[in-house]
Amino acid sequence: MLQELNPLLHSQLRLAIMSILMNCEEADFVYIKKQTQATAGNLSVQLDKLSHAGYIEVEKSFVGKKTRTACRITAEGRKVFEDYVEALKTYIGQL
Amino acid sequence: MLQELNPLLHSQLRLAIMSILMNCEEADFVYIKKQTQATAGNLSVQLDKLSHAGYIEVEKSFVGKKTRTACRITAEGRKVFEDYVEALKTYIGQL
DNA sequence: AATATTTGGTTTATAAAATAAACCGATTTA
DNA sequence: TAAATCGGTTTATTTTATAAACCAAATATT
Repeated sequence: MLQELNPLLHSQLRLAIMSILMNCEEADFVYIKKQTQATAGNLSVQLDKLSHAGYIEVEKSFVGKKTRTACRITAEGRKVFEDYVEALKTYIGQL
Repeated sequence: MLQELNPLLHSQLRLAIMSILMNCEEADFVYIKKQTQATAGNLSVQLDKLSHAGYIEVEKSFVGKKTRTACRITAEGRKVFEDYVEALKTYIGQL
């Protein structure tokens, strides 16, 4: 009946990150920070969790002299996000 | 863009409780426990939180010699649940 | 040129939340 | 009569989320 909600996705900030990455090729730290209004520390921690889980890929590079942290969702990330949405439907039904 | 997710609802167990109560007149402790697979302690704590927030009403009574804890969702509970669902849609698109 | 300030983060400490374990009184059951 | 079960609550522990402190490099200010 009620399905499990992947606890790694069931967090406002991580869900926001995943939601953003579901809808674009890639997004960098600064952009995600602005969109989510998260503090840098919190964002850094949550990006780590998602990347260690294999749900996103994080790529650090330089643009001119500045560092840039780009994030992309992985195939597995896409799948677990979709699974999460399906699971959620068991809670919020046909509303 | 991304809306806040009411933190009192954004918890698997509390969401499950609310989901159950959205779909029936009332449900008692034992029934909710069975449906959610929660431990009694955890359920007790989460029911308290929801009732202190005014999202549910909890009524203790006796059936024969046994206690019975019945729960019902309140009008406010219904509203915040619906708001929560709307907010969720900003993360997961249209359900 | 030296000094602030900002940028783009990470690491660590703290607050809050979820969960489990221990407990309790009443009721059955053996 | 003792032991187990029912229907919970309270308290302790673990986990999680969040913020605060920090850092190196770059840029702006005096």
